Amino acid sequence: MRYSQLFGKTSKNAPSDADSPNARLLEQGGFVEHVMAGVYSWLPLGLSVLRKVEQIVREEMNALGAQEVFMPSLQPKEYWETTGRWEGVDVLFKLKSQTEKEYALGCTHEEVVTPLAQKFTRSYKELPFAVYQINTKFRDELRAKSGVLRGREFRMKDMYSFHTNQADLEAFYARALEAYVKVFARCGLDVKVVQASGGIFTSKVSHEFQALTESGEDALIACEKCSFGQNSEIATLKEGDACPSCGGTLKKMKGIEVGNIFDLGTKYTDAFDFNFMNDEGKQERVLMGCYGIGTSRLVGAIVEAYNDAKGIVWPKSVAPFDVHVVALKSKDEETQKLIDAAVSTIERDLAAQRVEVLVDDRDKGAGEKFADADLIGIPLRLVISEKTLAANAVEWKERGTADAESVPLDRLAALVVEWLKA
RNA sequence: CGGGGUGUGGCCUAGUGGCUAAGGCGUCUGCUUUGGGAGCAGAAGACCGUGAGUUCAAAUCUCACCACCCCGACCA
Repeated sequence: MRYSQLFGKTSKNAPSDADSPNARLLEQGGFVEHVMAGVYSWLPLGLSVLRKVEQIVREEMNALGAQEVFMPSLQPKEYWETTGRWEGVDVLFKLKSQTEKEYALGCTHEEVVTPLAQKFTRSYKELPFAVYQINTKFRDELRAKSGVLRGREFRMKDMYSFHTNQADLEAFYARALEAYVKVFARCGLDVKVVQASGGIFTSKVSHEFQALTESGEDALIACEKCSFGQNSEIATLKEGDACPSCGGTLKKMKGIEVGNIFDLGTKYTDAFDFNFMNDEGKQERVLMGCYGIGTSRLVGAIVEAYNDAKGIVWPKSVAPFDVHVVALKSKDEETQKLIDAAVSTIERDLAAQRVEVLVDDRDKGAGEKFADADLIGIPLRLVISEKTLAANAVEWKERGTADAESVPLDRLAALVVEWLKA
Protein backbone atom coordinates (compact mmCIF):
# COMPACT_ATOMS: atom_id res chain seq x y z
CA MET A 1 0.00 0.00 0.00
CA ARG A 2 1.21 3.44 -0.90
CA TYR A 3 0.68 5.90 1.92
CA SER A 4 -0.23 8.60 -0.57
CA GLN A 5 -3.22 6.45 -1.58
CA LEU A 6 -4.26 5.35 1.90
CA PHE A 7 -7.65 6.60 3.02
CA GLY A 8 -7.31 8.36 6.36
CA LYS A 9 -4.57 10.67 7.50
CA THR A 10 -2.45 11.36 10.51
CA SER A 11 -2.81 14.71 12.22
CA LYS A 12 -0.06 16.84 13.64
CA ASN A 13 -2.39 18.01 16.38
CA ALA A 14 -3.89 15.58 18.82
CA PRO A 15 -7.68 15.85 19.10
CA SER A 16 -8.57 18.12 22.01
CA ASP A 17 -11.36 16.01 23.46
CA ALA A 18 -9.60 12.67 23.37
CA ASP A 19 -8.13 12.12 26.77
CA SER A 20 -7.22 8.47 27.01
CA PRO A 21 -4.12 7.33 25.13
CA ASN A 22 -6.02 4.90 22.93
CA ALA A 23 -8.49 7.52 21.78
CA ARG A 24 -5.83 10.13 21.14
CA LEU A 25 -3.38 7.88 19.31
CA LEU A 26 -5.94 5.96 17.28
CA GLU A 27 -7.57 9.20 16.12
CA GLN A 28 -4.36 11.10 15.56
CA GLY A 29 -2.85 8.20 13.66
CA GLY A 30 -5.83 7.85 11.33
CA PHE A 31 -6.98 4.46 12.66
CA VAL A 32 -10.44 5.52 13.75
CA GLU A 33 -12.71 8.53 13.50
CA HIS A 34 -14.95 9.66 16.30
CA VAL A 35 -18.60 9.84 15.24
CA MET A 36 -20.40 10.43 18.54
CA ALA A 37 -19.93 9.44 22.16
CA GLY A 38 -18.96 5.79 22.21
CA VAL A 39 -19.16 5.33 18.44
CA TYR A 40 -16.29 5.24 15.96
CA SER A 41 -15.70 4.67 12.28
CA TRP A 42 -12.81 2.32 11.58
CA LEU A 43 -10.52 3.50 8.81
CA PRO A 44 -8.34 1.16 6.74
CA LEU A 45 -5.42 1.31 9.17
CA GLY A 46 -7.60 0.62 12.20
CA LEU A 47 -9.67 -1.98 10.41
CA SER A 48 -6.49 -3.82 9.52
CA VAL A 49 -5.57 -4.08 13.20
CA LEU A 50 -9.11 -5.03 14.20
CA ARG A 51 -9.18 -7.78 11.59
CA LYS A 52 -5.86 -9.18 12.76
CA VAL A 53 -7.08 -9.28 16.33
CA GLU A 54 -10.32 -10.92 15.23
CA GLN A 55 -8.43 -13.44 13.12
CA ILE A 56 -6.36 -14.47 16.14
CA VAL A 57 -9.59 -14.88 18.10
CA ARG A 58 -11.14 -16.85 15.23
CA GLU A 59 -8.18 -19.22 14.98
CA GLU A 60 -8.22 -20.00 18.68
CA MET A 61 -11.98 -20.52 18.78
CA ASN A 62 -11.77 -22.80 15.75
CA ALA A 63 -8.98 -24.72 17.50
CA LEU A 64 -11.44 -25.34 20.33
CA GLY A 65 -13.78 -26.95 17.82
CA ALA A 66 -16.27 -24.09 17.94
CA GLN A 67 -17.98 -23.17 14.69
CA GLU A 68 -18.48 -19.65 13.44
CA VAL A 69 -21.98 -18.34 12.80
CA PHE A 70 -23.41 -14.89 12.32
CA MET A 71 -26.52 -13.79 14.16
CA PRO A 72 -28.64 -10.69 13.74
CA SER A 73 -28.21 -7.55 15.75
CA LEU A 74 -31.84 -6.64 15.10
CA GLN A 75 -33.72 -8.97 17.41
CA PRO A 76 -37.36 -9.71 18.18
CA LYS A 77 -38.82 -8.34 21.39
CA GLU A 78 -40.46 -11.73 22.06
CA TYR A 79 -37.13 -13.47 22.66
CA TRP A 80 -36.18 -10.86 25.22
CA GLU A 81 -39.54 -11.16 26.92
CA THR A 82 -39.04 -14.91 27.08
CA THR A 83 -35.93 -14.46 29.21
CA GLY A 84 -37.38 -11.54 31.16
CA ARG A 85 -34.64 -9.24 29.96
CA TRP A 86 -36.75 -6.86 27.85
CA GLU A 87 -37.39 -4.88 31.01
CA GLY A 88 -34.49 -6.22 33.00
CA VAL A 89 -31.46 -5.01 31.10
CA ASP A 90 -31.03 -1.25 31.22
CA VAL A 91 -28.29 -1.15 28.58
CA LEU A 92 -30.57 -2.77 26.00
CA PHE A 93 -31.30 -0.50 23.06
CA LYS A 94 -34.93 -0.77 22.03
CA LEU A 95 -36.42 0.57 18.87
CA LYS A 96 -39.74 0.77 17.08
CA SER A 97 -40.53 0.18 13.44
CA GLN A 98 -42.83 2.44 11.44
CA THR A 99 -45.66 0.05 12.28
CA GLU A 100 -44.86 0.36 15.99
CA LYS A 101 -43.38 -3.12 16.20
CA GLU A 102 -40.64 -3.29 18.79
CA TYR A 103 -37.14 -4.69 18.45
CA ALA A 104 -33.97 -4.96 20.47
CA LEU A 105 -30.51 -4.14 19.22
CA GLY A 106 -28.39 -6.98 20.50
CA CYS A 107 -26.19 -6.24 23.49
CA THR A 108 -25.51 -9.96 23.72
CA HIS A 109 -26.94 -12.98 21.92
CA GLU A 110 -28.24 -15.53 24.43
CA GLU A 111 -31.75 -14.66 23.29
CA VAL A 112 -30.92 -15.55 19.69
CA VAL A 113 -28.45 -18.38 20.08
CA THR A 114 -30.50 -20.38 22.55
CA PRO A 115 -33.53 -20.90 20.29
CA LEU A 116 -31.13 -21.35 17.38
CA ALA A 117 -29.28 -24.15 19.15
CA GLN A 118 -32.57 -25.59 20.32
CA LYS A 119 -33.81 -25.89 16.77
CA PHE A 120 -30.98 -28.24 15.84
CA THR A 121 -30.60 -30.16 19.08
CA ARG A 122 -32.82 -33.08 20.00
CA SER A 123 -30.57 -35.84 21.25
CA TYR A 124 -27.59 -36.21 23.58
CA LYS A 125 -25.81 -37.47 20.46
CA GLU A 126 -25.77 -33.93 19.11
CA LEU A 127 -24.12 -32.53 22.22
CA PRO A 128 -21.84 -30.94 23.16
CA PHE A 129 -21.10 -28.20 20.67
CA ALA A 130 -20.09 -24.57 20.62
CA VAL A 131 -20.82 -21.76 18.20
CA TYR A 132 -19.39 -18.28 18.12
CA GLN A 133 -19.64 -15.11 16.13
CA ILE A 134 -17.74 -11.87 15.74
CA ASN A 135 -20.30 -9.15 15.48
CA THR A 136 -21.27 -5.63 16.42
CA LYS A 137 -22.88 -5.14 19.81
CA PHE A 138 -24.98 -2.24 21.02
CA ARG A 139 -25.20 -1.12 24.62
CA ASP A 140 -26.99 1.92 25.90
CA GLU A 141 -24.21 2.92 28.27
CA LEU A 142 -25.00 5.89 30.48
CA ARG A 143 -21.47 7.02 30.03
CA ALA A 144 -19.37 5.95 27.08
CA LYS A 145 -15.73 6.63 27.76
CA SER A 146 -12.06 6.00 27.16
CA GLY A 147 -12.10 5.89 23.38
CA VAL A 148 -12.78 2.42 22.05
CA LEU A 149 -12.60 0.87 25.52
CA ARG A 150 -16.22 1.56 26.40
CA GLY A 151 -18.46 2.26 23.46
CA ARG A 152 -22.15 2.14 22.77
CA GLU A 153 -21.46 0.25 19.57
CA PHE A 154 -18.49 -2.09 19.53
CA ARG A 155 -17.11 -5.34 18.18
CA MET A 156 -17.31 -8.52 20.18
CA LYS A 157 -16.64 -12.19 19.79
CA ASP A 158 -19.23 -14.17 21.69
CA MET A 159 -19.21 -17.93 21.97
CA TYR A 160 -21.88 -20.19 23.43
CA SER A 161 -21.41 -23.82 24.40
CA PHE A 162 -24.10 -26.43 25.05
CA HIS A 163 -23.69 -29.51 27.20
CA THR A 164 -25.47 -32.50 28.62
CA ASN A 165 -23.86 -32.33 32.06
CA GLN A 166 -21.94 -30.10 34.42
CA ALA A 167 -18.65 -31.97 34.16
CA ASP A 168 -18.68 -31.62 30.40
CA LEU A 169 -19.48 -27.91 30.65
CA GLU A 170 -16.67 -27.40 33.14
CA ALA A 171 -14.20 -29.28 30.96
CA PHE A 172 -15.05 -27.09 27.98
CA TYR A 173 -14.96 -23.99 30.16
CA ALA A 174 -11.44 -24.88 31.24
CA ARG A 175 -10.36 -25.35 27.62
CA ALA A 176 -11.98 -22.06 26.63
CA LEU A 177 -10.09 -20.36 29.46
CA GLU A 178 -6.81 -21.70 28.08
CA ALA A 179 -7.78 -20.59 24.56
CA TYR A 180 -8.43 -17.11 25.90
CA VAL A 181 -5.02 -17.01 27.54
CA LYS A 182 -3.52 -17.88 24.15
CA VAL A 183 -5.50 -15.17 22.35
CA PHE A 184 -4.31 -12.46 24.70
CA ALA A 185 -0.73 -13.72 24.68
CA ARG A 186 -0.74 -13.63 20.88
CA CYS A 187 -1.95 -10.02 21.08
CA GLY A 188 1.04 -9.23 23.28
CA LEU A 189 -0.98 -8.53 26.40
CA ASP A 190 -0.06 -9.40 29.95
CA VAL A 191 -3.36 -10.79 31.20
CA LYS A 192 -4.51 -11.97 34.59
CA VAL A 193 -7.26 -14.54 34.84
CA VAL A 194 -9.40 -12.98 37.49
CA GLN A 195 -12.15 -14.48 39.58
CA ALA A 196 -15.10 -12.15 39.36
CA SER A 197 -18.54 -11.75 40.86
CA GLY A 198 -20.21 -15.09 41.02
CA GLY A 199 -16.74 -16.50 41.45
CA ILE A 200 -15.28 -18.78 44.08
CA PHE A 201 -18.15 -18.45 46.54
CA THR A 202 -20.93 -19.66 44.36
CA SER A 203 -21.41 -22.80 42.37
CA LYS A 204 -21.33 -20.67 39.24
CA VAL A 205 -17.94 -19.84 37.87
CA SER A 206 -16.99 -16.55 36.26
CA HIS A 207 -13.63 -15.35 35.11
CA GLU A 208 -12.53 -12.03 33.76
CA PHE A 209 -9.44 -11.58 31.68
CA GLN A 210 -7.73 -8.38 32.76
CA ALA A 211 -5.04 -6.81 30.60
CA LEU A 212 -2.62 -5.04 32.91
CA THR A 213 -2.13 -1.34 32.10
CA GLU A 214 -1.64 1.84 34.05
CA SER A 215 -4.88 3.23 32.72
CA GLY A 216 -7.00 0.19 33.55
CA GLU A 217 -10.26 1.02 35.26
CA ASP A 218 -10.66 -2.25 37.15
CA ALA A 219 -8.83 -2.86 40.41
CA LEU A 220 -7.41 -6.32 40.99
CA ILE A 221 -5.51 -8.31 43.52
CA ALA A 222 -3.26 -10.47 41.38
CA CYS A 223 -0.17 -12.63 41.56
CA GLU A 224 3.23 -11.26 40.59
CA LYS A 225 4.30 -14.64 39.24
CA CYS A 226 1.35 -16.43 37.70
CA SER A 227 -1.88 -15.34 36.04
CA PHE A 228 -4.06 -15.71 39.16
CA GLY A 229 -6.12 -12.76 40.26
CA GLN A 230 -9.31 -11.60 41.94
CA ASN A 231 -11.41 -8.61 41.07
CA SER A 232 -11.25 -6.21 44.00
CA GLU A 233 -15.06 -6.15 44.05
CA ILE A 234 -15.10 -9.68 45.39
CA ALA A 235 -11.56 -10.11 46.65
CA THR A 236 -11.13 -12.02 49.89
CA LEU A 237 -7.40 -12.04 49.48
CA LYS A 238 -5.33 -8.92 50.02
CA GLU A 239 -2.03 -7.41 48.99
CA GLY A 240 0.90 -9.36 50.42
CA ASP A 241 -1.01 -12.62 50.76
CA ALA A 242 0.36 -15.76 49.15
CA CYS A 243 -1.09 -16.73 45.80
CA PRO A 244 -3.33 -19.78 46.29
CA SER A 245 -2.31 -20.96 42.85
CA CYS A 246 1.49 -20.74 42.89
CA GLY A 247 2.51 -19.34 46.27
CA GLY A 248 3.78 -16.07 44.79
CA THR A 249 3.01 -12.68 46.30
CA LEU A 250 -0.27 -10.94 45.58
CA LYS A 251 -0.26 -7.27 44.64
CA LYS A 252 -2.74 -4.56 43.72
CA MET A 253 -2.95 -4.05 39.96
CA LYS A 254 -5.07 -2.28 37.41
CA GLY A 255 -6.53 -3.90 34.37
CA ILE A 256 -8.79 -3.52 31.38
CA GLU A 257 -11.35 -6.28 31.12
CA VAL A 258 -10.82 -7.76 27.67
CA GLY A 259 -12.73 -10.99 28.14
CA ASN A 260 -15.23 -12.66 30.41
CA ILE A 261 -16.49 -16.22 30.59
CA PHE A 262 -19.54 -17.54 32.41
CA ASP A 263 -21.10 -20.80 33.41
CA LEU A 264 -24.70 -19.98 32.61
CA GLY A 265 -26.10 -23.25 33.88
CA THR A 266 -29.73 -23.56 32.80
CA LYS A 267 -30.63 -19.88 33.06
CA TYR A 268 -31.42 -19.49 29.37
CA THR A 269 -32.27 -23.07 28.53
CA ASP A 270 -34.90 -22.91 31.27
CA ALA A 271 -36.38 -19.79 29.71
CA PHE A 272 -36.67 -21.42 26.30
CA ASP A 273 -37.48 -24.87 27.69
CA PHE A 274 -34.49 -26.27 25.85
CA ASN A 275 -34.14 -30.01 26.51
CA PHE A 276 -32.36 -32.95 24.96
CA MET A 277 -33.22 -36.62 25.08
CA ASN A 278 -30.70 -38.64 27.09
CA ASP A 279 -29.56 -42.20 26.45
CA GLU A 280 -32.46 -43.48 28.54
CA GLY A 281 -34.99 -41.70 26.39
CA LYS A 282 -35.72 -39.04 29.00
CA GLN A 283 -35.79 -35.28 28.59
CA GLU A 284 -33.04 -33.34 30.32
CA ARG A 285 -32.21 -29.67 30.44
CA VAL A 286 -29.29 -28.47 28.33
CA LEU A 287 -26.46 -26.66 30.16
CA MET A 288 -24.86 -23.60 28.68
CA GLY A 289 -21.69 -21.52 28.90
CA CYS A 290 -20.87 -18.19 27.31
CA TYR A 291 -17.53 -16.64 26.49
CA GLY A 292 -16.93 -13.07 25.33
CA ILE A 293 -14.01 -11.05 24.01
CA GLY A 294 -14.46 -7.40 23.13
CA THR A 295 -12.33 -7.25 20.00
CA SER A 296 -12.50 -3.49 19.44
CA ARG A 297 -11.79 -2.95 23.12
CA LEU A 298 -8.88 -5.35 22.74
CA VAL A 299 -7.40 -3.07 20.07
CA GLY A 300 -7.70 -0.16 22.51
CA ALA A 301 -6.14 -2.19 25.32
CA ILE A 302 -3.18 -3.03 23.10
CA VAL A 303 -2.65 0.67 22.39
CA GLU A 304 -2.86 1.43 26.10
CA ALA A 305 -0.20 -1.17 26.77
CA TYR A 306 2.02 -0.31 23.81
CA ASN A 307 2.68 3.37 23.28
CA ASP A 308 5.34 5.94 23.97
CA ALA A 309 5.70 9.70 23.65
CA LYS A 310 5.85 9.46 19.87
CA GLY A 311 2.97 7.14 19.18
CA ILE A 312 1.82 3.55 19.09
CA VAL A 313 4.22 0.61 19.22
CA TRP A 314 2.23 -2.28 17.75
CA PRO A 315 3.18 -5.85 18.55
CA LYS A 316 4.06 -7.66 15.31
CA SER A 317 1.04 -9.94 15.55
CA VAL A 318 -1.54 -7.18 15.21
CA ALA A 319 0.29 -4.35 13.43
CA PRO A 320 -1.64 -2.89 10.48
CA PHE A 321 1.38 -3.60 8.27
CA ASP A 322 4.56 -5.57 8.91
CA VAL A 323 6.93 -3.05 7.41
CA HIS A 324 6.85 0.72 6.95
CA VAL A 325 9.09 1.73 4.06
CA VAL A 326 10.06 5.39 4.22
CA ALA A 327 11.29 6.57 0.86
CA LEU A 328 13.11 9.89 1.16
CA LYS A 329 13.20 12.18 -1.83
CA SER A 330 16.34 13.18 -3.67
CA LYS A 331 16.81 16.44 -5.55
CA ASP A 332 18.79 14.62 -8.19
CA GLU A 333 16.46 13.25 -10.83
CA GLU A 334 18.57 10.20 -11.66
CA THR A 335 19.01 9.32 -8.00
CA GLN A 336 15.28 9.71 -7.47
CA LYS A 337 14.66 7.20 -10.25
CA LEU A 338 17.00 4.75 -8.55
CA ILE A 339 15.20 5.23 -5.24
CA ASP A 340 11.82 4.67 -6.89
CA ALA A 341 13.11 1.54 -8.59
CA ALA A 342 14.57 0.21 -5.34
CA VAL A 343 11.29 0.84 -3.52
CA SER A 344 9.37 -1.02 -6.21
CA THR A 345 11.77 -3.94 -5.95
CA ILE A 346 11.43 -4.04 -2.17
CA GLU A 347 7.65 -3.91 -2.48
CA ARG A 348 7.61 -6.74 -5.00
CA ASP A 349 10.05 -8.96 -3.13
CA LEU A 350 8.27 -8.54 0.19
CA ALA A 351 4.86 -9.04 -1.36
CA ALA A 352 6.15 -12.32 -2.80
CA GLN A 353 6.93 -13.35 0.79
CA ARG A 354 3.46 -12.24 1.92
CA VAL A 355 4.94 -9.43 3.94
CA GLU A 356 2.56 -6.49 4.24
CA VAL A 357 4.22 -3.22 3.39
CA LEU A 358 3.21 0.40 3.74
CA VAL A 359 5.32 2.69 1.57
CA ASP A 360 5.50 6.36 2.46
CA ASP A 361 5.89 7.73 -1.05
CA ARG A 362 4.72 11.24 -0.26
CA ASP A 363 6.63 14.27 -1.39
CA LYS A 364 7.28 15.33 2.18
CA GLY A 365 10.30 16.08 4.30
CA ALA A 366 12.07 13.37 6.22
CA GLY A 367 11.00 14.73 9.59
CA GLU A 368 7.33 14.53 8.84
CA LYS A 369 7.65 11.00 7.49
CA PHE A 370 9.56 9.80 10.52
CA ALA A 371 7.10 11.44 12.89
CA ASP A 372 4.21 9.72 11.11
CA ALA A 373 6.00 6.38 11.11
CA ASP A 374 6.51 6.68 14.87
CA LEU A 375 2.87 7.67 15.38
CA ILE A 376 1.44 4.84 13.28
CA GLY A 377 3.74 2.42 15.03
CA ILE A 378 4.42 -0.29 12.45
CA PRO A 379 7.05 -2.54 14.06
CA LEU A 380 9.75 -2.29 11.39
CA ARG A 381 10.79 0.88 9.60
CA LEU A 382 12.98 0.70 6.51
CA VAL A 383 14.40 3.96 5.21
CA ILE A 384 15.66 4.19 1.68
CA SER A 385 17.36 7.35 0.55
CA GLU A 386 20.20 8.73 -1.51
CA LYS A 387 22.48 7.96 1.42
CA THR A 388 21.47 4.32 1.91
CA LEU A 389 21.31 3.68 -1.80
CA ALA A 390 24.95 4.68 -2.17
CA ALA A 391 25.76 1.64 -0.05
CA ASN A 392 23.14 -0.56 -1.76
CA ALA A 393 21.39 -0.75 1.57
CA VAL A 394 18.40 0.38 3.57
CA GLU A 395 18.25 1.61 7.12
CA TRP A 396 16.58 -0.92 9.42
CA LYS A 397 14.95 0.38 12.57
CA GLU A 398 12.50 -1.37 14.82
CA ARG A 399 9.82 0.70 16.51
CA GLY A 400 10.47 0.94 20.19
CA THR A 401 14.21 0.54 19.91
CA ALA A 402 16.62 3.42 19.46
CA ASP A 403 19.16 1.73 17.23
CA ALA A 404 19.16 1.70 13.48
CA GLU A 405 21.37 -0.46 11.31
CA SER A 406 22.23 -0.77 7.67
CA VAL A 407 21.03 -3.83 5.78
CA PRO A 408 22.10 -4.75 2.23
CA LEU A 409 19.32 -4.55 -0.31
CA ASP A 410 19.94 -7.99 -1.73
CA ARG A 411 19.46 -9.67 1.66
CA LEU A 412 16.55 -7.51 2.80
CA ALA A 413 13.61 -9.75 1.95
CA ALA A 414 15.19 -12.78 3.59
CA LEU A 415 16.05 -10.82 6.71
CA VAL A 416 12.54 -9.41 6.98
CA VAL A 417 11.00 -12.87 6.70
CA GLU A 418 13.38 -14.15 9.36
CA TRP A 419 12.60 -11.19 11.63
CA LEU A 420 8.85 -11.70 11.25
CA LYS A 421 9.17 -15.30 12.41
CA ALA A 422 11.28 -14.38 15.43
C1' C B 1 -28.44 9.56 36.08
C1' G B 2 -25.68 13.25 39.81
C1' G B 3 -21.32 16.59 39.70
C1' G B 4 -17.57 19.35 36.89
C1' G B 5 -15.59 21.24 32.30
C1' U B 6 -15.68 22.64 27.14
C1' G B 7 -18.15 24.14 22.37
C1' U B 8 -14.66 29.69 17.31
C1' G B 9 -12.66 27.32 9.18
C1' G B 10 -10.86 20.02 8.42
C1' C B 11 -7.39 19.96 13.24
C1' C B 12 -5.13 22.92 17.48
C1' U B 13 -5.94 27.60 19.58
C1' A B 14 -6.44 33.44 20.41
C1' G B 15 -10.21 36.83 21.03
C1' U B 16 -14.34 37.89 27.64
C1' G B 17 -19.48 43.99 25.04
C1' G B 18 -17.30 48.08 20.01
C1' C B 19 -14.10 48.65 12.86
C1' U B 20 -14.33 43.48 7.89
C1' A B 21 -13.50 37.34 14.00
C1' A B 22 -6.90 36.55 14.51
C1' G B 23 -2.88 32.91 14.33
C1' G B 24 -0.53 27.95 13.77
C1' C B 25 -1.22 23.18 11.42
C1' G B 26 -3.53 21.03 7.25
C1' U B 27 -5.52 21.86 2.04
C1' C B 28 -4.82 24.21 -3.13
C1' U B 29 -1.26 27.06 -6.86
C1' G B 30 3.78 28.36 -8.04
C1' C B 31 8.86 28.34 -6.57
C1' U B 32 12.40 26.35 -3.27
C1' U B 33 13.89 22.34 -0.08
C1' U B 34 14.75 16.91 1.11
C1' G B 35 17.73 12.31 7.38
C1' G B 36 13.31 14.40 12.55
C1' G B 37 6.77 17.85 11.18
C1' A B 38 12.10 23.31 6.61
C1' G B 39 11.27 28.13 3.58
C1' C B 40 9.04 32.12 0.24
C1' A B 41 4.74 34.14 -2.43
C1' G B 42 -0.36 33.70 -3.20
C1' A B 43 -5.44 31.30 -2.55
C1' A B 44 -9.70 28.81 -0.71
C1' G B 45 -12.03 27.71 3.75
C1' A B 46 -16.23 30.34 9.82
C1' C B 47 -24.50 31.79 9.84
C1' C B 48 -18.27 31.79 16.64
C1' G B 49 -23.09 24.45 18.88
C1' U B 50 -28.82 25.75 18.55
C1' G B 51 -32.83 28.91 20.10
C1' A B 52 -34.65 32.90 22.82
C1' G B 53 -33.39 37.29 25.60
C1' U B 54 -30.53 41.89 27.47
C1' U B 55 -28.11 46.04 24.71
C1' C B 56 -27.32 51.46 20.26
C1' A B 57 -23.96 47.13 19.68
C1' A B 58 -23.15 39.96 21.49
C1' A B 59 -18.20 34.91 19.71
C1' U B 60 -18.13 37.72 24.39
C1' C B 61 -23.63 38.94 29.14
C1' U B 62 -28.52 36.01 30.71
C1' C B 63 -31.78 31.71 30.20
C1' A B 64 -33.06 27.15 27.92
C1' C B 65 -31.68 23.23 24.95
C1' C B 66 -28.04 20.17 22.36
C1' A B 67 -23.26 17.94 21.87
C1' C B 68 -18.56 16.29 23.51
C1' C B 69 -14.89 15.27 27.49
C1' C B 70 -13.76 14.16 32.72
C1' C B 71 -15.20 12.31 37.95
C1' G B 72 -18.92 9.35 40.27
C1' A B 73 -22.89 5.86 40.07
C1' C B 74 -23.87 1.88 36.59
C1' C B 75 -21.51 -2.26 33.78
C1' A B 76 -26.34 -8.40 31.65
